Amino acid sequence: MYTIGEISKKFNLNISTIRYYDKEGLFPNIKRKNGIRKFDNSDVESILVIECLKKTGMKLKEIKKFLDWCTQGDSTLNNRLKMFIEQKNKTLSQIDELKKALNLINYKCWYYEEAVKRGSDKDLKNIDINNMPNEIKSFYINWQKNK
Amino acid sequence: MYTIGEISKKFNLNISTIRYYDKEGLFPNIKRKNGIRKFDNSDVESILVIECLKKTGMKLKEIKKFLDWCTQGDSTLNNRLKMFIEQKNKTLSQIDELKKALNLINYKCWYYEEAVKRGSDKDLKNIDINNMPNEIKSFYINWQKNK
DNA sequence: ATAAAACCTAAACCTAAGTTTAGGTCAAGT
DNA sequence: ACTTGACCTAAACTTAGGTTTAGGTTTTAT
Repeated sequence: MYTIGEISKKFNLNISTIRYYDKEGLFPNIKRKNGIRKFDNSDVESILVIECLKKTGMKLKEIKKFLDWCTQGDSTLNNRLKMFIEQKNKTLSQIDELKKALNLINYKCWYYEEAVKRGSDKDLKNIDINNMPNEIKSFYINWQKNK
Repeated sequence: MYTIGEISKKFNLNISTIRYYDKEGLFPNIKRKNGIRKFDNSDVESILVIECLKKTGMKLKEIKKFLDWCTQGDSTLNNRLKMFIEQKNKTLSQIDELKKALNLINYKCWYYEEAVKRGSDKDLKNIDINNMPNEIKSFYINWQKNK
């Protein structure tokens, strides 16, 4: 059993954030002693799940829905499975989007490294694509199509 | 030269969002004719960059800083390079975090598929880890360490 | 027994990134 | 010339996810 201060340190979360999560219903079965919260293993498990799902862009309301389903027993197993399959797909496409964004960023890194070397990017704007490294070149050709 | 309505369709952005970006200074050199915005190729380029960097979690203020540097000429080349190198690292760690989150999600998918098959997750809570698929098993062992 | 540290609530406040509303102006087709 | 659709601004409103503040308990250490 942990106090809110211990949890705060353990997971490096602001105390007010933990209280806010509680207010939003993210610890459906948390215990109290004289009004003071006592976090047990299942509450710690909730925090780990919250932290993880938040990273994938899941809203606190959705996460609460899952945690509530967990306390409601076997009748909600299908809902829970469906939720995780959806979140898996969302996360896969996020990774994909980030990789695409990374291509632009890598291009810009190459561009500004060259520009800094030359002291200017004037000549770089009309550079022959055959003077670009291969990955940069193929990104550049694709990028031009958006316009 | 495009109107705001054309840009809105082309990039599937709400018109108010584009006006908001303009208000925030994200089209530093946009032209107007009788008060009406005319988007040229460089404004289109800005939109592509904005969309891309936003996905990596960059704030509009940071993006504006970059766009402003672009209009200020060669003296800001170093700043721009530094910004993209930082953003590259941030994006790489975001991808990493998402992959970690995906491990939990894959575990949960496995867990609830099993549970749905069995009609209950009671027995699953004490399952022998040797009955888990290998990837699931290695995630599970690691996950237990957080507690 | 008492002071300090850690806990509590309710409510106000904050920020980013928009969206909505109200009241107007401009441009294109008939 | 006139109507309609597309454009304009300023300002209020919205949402999520907190953070801060003010005023009050509880626990812990001396």
